[in-house]
Amino acid sequence: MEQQEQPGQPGQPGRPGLQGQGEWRRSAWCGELRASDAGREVVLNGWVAHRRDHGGLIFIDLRDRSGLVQVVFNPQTDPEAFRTAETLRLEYVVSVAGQVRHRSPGMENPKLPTGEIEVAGHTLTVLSTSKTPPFVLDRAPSVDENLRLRYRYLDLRRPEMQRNLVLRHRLAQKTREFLNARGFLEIETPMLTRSTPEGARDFLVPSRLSPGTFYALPQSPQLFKQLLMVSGFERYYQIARCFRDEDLRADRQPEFTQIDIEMSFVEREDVMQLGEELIATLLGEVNVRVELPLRRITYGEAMLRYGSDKPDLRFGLEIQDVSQLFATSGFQVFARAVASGGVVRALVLPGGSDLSRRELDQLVELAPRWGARGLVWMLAEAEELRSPIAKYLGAGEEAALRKQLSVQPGDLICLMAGPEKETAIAMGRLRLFLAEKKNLIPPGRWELVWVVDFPLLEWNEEERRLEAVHHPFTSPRQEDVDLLATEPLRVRANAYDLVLNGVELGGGSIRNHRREVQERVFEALGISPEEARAKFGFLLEALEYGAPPHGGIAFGFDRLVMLLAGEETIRDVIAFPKTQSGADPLTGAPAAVSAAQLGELHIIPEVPVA
RNA sequence: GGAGCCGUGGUGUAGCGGUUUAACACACCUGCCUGUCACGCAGGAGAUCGCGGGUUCGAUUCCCGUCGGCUCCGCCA
Repeated sequence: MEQQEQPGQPGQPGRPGLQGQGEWRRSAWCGELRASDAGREVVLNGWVAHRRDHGGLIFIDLRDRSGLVQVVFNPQTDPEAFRTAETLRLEYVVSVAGQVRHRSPGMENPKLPTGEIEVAGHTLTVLSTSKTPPFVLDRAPSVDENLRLRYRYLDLRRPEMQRNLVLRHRLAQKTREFLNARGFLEIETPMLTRSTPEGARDFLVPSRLSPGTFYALPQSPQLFKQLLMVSGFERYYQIARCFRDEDLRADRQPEFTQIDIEMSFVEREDVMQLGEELIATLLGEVNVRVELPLRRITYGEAMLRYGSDKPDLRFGLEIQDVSQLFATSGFQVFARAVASGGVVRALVLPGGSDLSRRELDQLVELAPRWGARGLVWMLAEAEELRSPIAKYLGAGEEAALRKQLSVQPGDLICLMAGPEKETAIAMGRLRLFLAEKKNLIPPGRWELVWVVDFPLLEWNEEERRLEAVHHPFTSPRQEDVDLLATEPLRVRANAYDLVLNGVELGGGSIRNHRREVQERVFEALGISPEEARAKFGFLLEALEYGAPPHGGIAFGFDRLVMLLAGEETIRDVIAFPKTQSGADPLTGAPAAVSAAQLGELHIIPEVPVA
């Protein structure tokens, strides 16, 4: 790979390139030729993207990873090359030797960066032919995604996909550059590790050497990076592959990548500062400028005002609490909700009275799907509030509501009542729904926010126990430690999430580096010392051998690339992603294996195998 | 585990409140064309309408099931 030119380094002298027939080695990149290259003799390598055969003149758009350039073949000047050009088809791989020249006036193509010039092809070598592609590469975005994945190597030839993966590469390199400059060490951790309880479902790998036992693929390098802190590496990072066997979504794949960071002798502020500087640097790669420090919002405030722990701050539509106002209301549904410890929440859609009756009914219909008990709407007119529940409200109540919510005539008010958390979440979903429906999200906005002061623990109704909101190694805030035994749900975590445009980009925490605090957390979680030892014994033990205070953060790399690439699914920024059912149409994974293979692994199949 | 949407030549779609030669565009093949750039013109080939079952004289069309894809809920420490 010695003397070939690299994209991004125009002007490098390539090999001479034209010495004798059969010389096909590249001396220039298609997409980088400009008017200033006119007169140059070049050798191009690439794929036939388009061909326009005029009978007496053939145009080829030649594509390599740098872009497109037009090549012309003229039978008068280069009869042999012309005859070969007649045989070209889409996606043939060719080498062209020719001369760069200005196009005649009026013949320039302003749509192409290379549109001022073209290459007069003198010598043409077909390096590889191609079957007719199963889809037209130009139109791939509208092609069935299953087909794109089955022929992913063709899909990836498209400039959009190349651009995405180039961006991904640049962001990864920028991340390394940023962290290297700050004294971080890139250290790999095992992919074959031990299954630990809590968290997502593990992918398991059977052990051949120890019948009946299994490795697990890591859900994250969490425990290892903490051990590396105990080891004294002080600053670690890894662009780490993680595995979680849960159902897929547009932004969730069973294997994904995170930027994983851990630091010793730091407090919350240190990690947050580093984290936001990193993200600001990466956003800078796509020319998005971010003002630091980033704003912060507490978990409680986020849930109240936005109904989400990952609030989208690109638009307003804030939720307001009107519980007090309805505590003594004539509308019994709301009054009872408040009396039983619940809340009433309101959201004002300015000018929302233009919604049709049908659209209002749709809101009411959707509310239960968002987890609400119901939804009440009110249309603000000049004098009164028009609403199905208007007759239950006193005039004073109406006035108070209008005043507290600063309602203007023509506004729509939406109300929900019920237990605090589910009402908040339902209002949050309503908020997003209305924002999308009314196009309230301005394009080109980048709203980053830290969410802090998460509760350390939450109640899992299904399992009838407390569980960690982040993970069991997150430390409680110092001032809340004593609440662990008495009011565990009020304990705030030393944790922080970074949210971009309503997408959770990453999160982290300061860990428990003292065994006794860790044990108190386990106690609150209802994990006995024996159980803790059995499951996390190696970490607890490590904490007894001089563990420094430490903490870290991890960012979802795929999601970050997706947002910066302007894509709507992380599949478009992953070279070989899986479908929603976890399959790879290209390789056919997952697939059956032979009985012999299973036998070696001491596995008895429940279903017949090949 | 659940809900919704989709499945018609290679690709993207149309069609059908039951009987048609299943239409259009792109791609493909042949011919013509020296300035196109999603080239153009003329002609051609190409579809058991995802699969299975049901209703019917007759199903691509209606019904049920199933498979696959996508979106979402649950799930994702």
